Amino acid sequence: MVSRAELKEELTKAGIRPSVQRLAIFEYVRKSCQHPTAEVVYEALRDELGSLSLTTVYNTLKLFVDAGLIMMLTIDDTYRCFDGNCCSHAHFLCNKCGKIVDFKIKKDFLSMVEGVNGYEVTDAQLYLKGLCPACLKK
Amino acid sequence: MVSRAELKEELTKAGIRPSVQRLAIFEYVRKSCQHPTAEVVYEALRDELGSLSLTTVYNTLKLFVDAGLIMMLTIDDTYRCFDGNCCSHAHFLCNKCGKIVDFKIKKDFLSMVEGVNGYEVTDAQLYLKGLCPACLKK
DNA sequence: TATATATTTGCAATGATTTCAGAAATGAAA
DNA sequence: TTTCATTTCTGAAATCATTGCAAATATATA
Repeated sequence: MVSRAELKEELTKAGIRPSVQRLAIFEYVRKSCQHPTAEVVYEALRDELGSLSLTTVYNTLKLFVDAGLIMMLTIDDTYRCFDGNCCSHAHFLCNKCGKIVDFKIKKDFLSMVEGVNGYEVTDAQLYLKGLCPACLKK
Repeated sequence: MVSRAELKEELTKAGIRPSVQRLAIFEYVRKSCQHPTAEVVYEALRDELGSLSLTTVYNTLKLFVDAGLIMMLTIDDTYRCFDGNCCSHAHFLCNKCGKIVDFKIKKDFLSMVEGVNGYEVTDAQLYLKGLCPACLKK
């Protein structure tokens, strides 16, 4: 598990001043396995922080995404969610329970795409949808 | 090129009555290589059809997506666009010019995802972002 | 401490998408 | 063809995640 101090340093290294709100939001997204939305982050931290603005959450998350510290997912049509794990991996959304699951993905999966030579790919997202094992049983 | 009659039959087979508006929208999305938004479809067809409501475009596109006749893309954060090609393929979004390009993708690309056994994958989207060759030159 | 700069806040505005209720078109039966 | 029921279309209003903005607060530097 990563310590607060390490997270703090990571922000500083990225040129982002580690304010109380930023550090809390960063920690939450990094440690969550739930791919939270801005709203979820807000609800989770407003009490802990005493006061927190939803605007701050949006701004801060955008700041982190631009700095490459976290990822923004658009796998769900209706809202955006965030992922603290920046290593390239696939996302699976269960159409029934709505849970998002991570999967490791082989490094050379871009070799599966034909004709992408000549293009500079800086970001790749593989979104899978369907039913998870738990929902399949029902 | 697919004829209007064939498109009409495809709608009927899917249990969708081929009204004038539906057929026009279906034809437009199927024949377009531009991955249009609902707004673009609306602007393109309103004159041709004499009258057309943006609501109809939204409803109809949703109808087609639910029937599996077209695909909805969320590669761009700010709006949704539609793709008449339902064969599995990758999408590349140029961060500079905003153009979306299609790429063929090998059938067994799911083999690149580790641990997805036990999950029923009904839909897969591979979104790539970066710079296209034309924008790289500048 | 004073001053400047960076950050947070809350509310209002934005804009794509959806809802809804009525109008128009369509199809079937008489 | 006319009537009636059903489906489809329409336009305005509502929704809701996200953003803009200006004031308030916190932090760093002198």
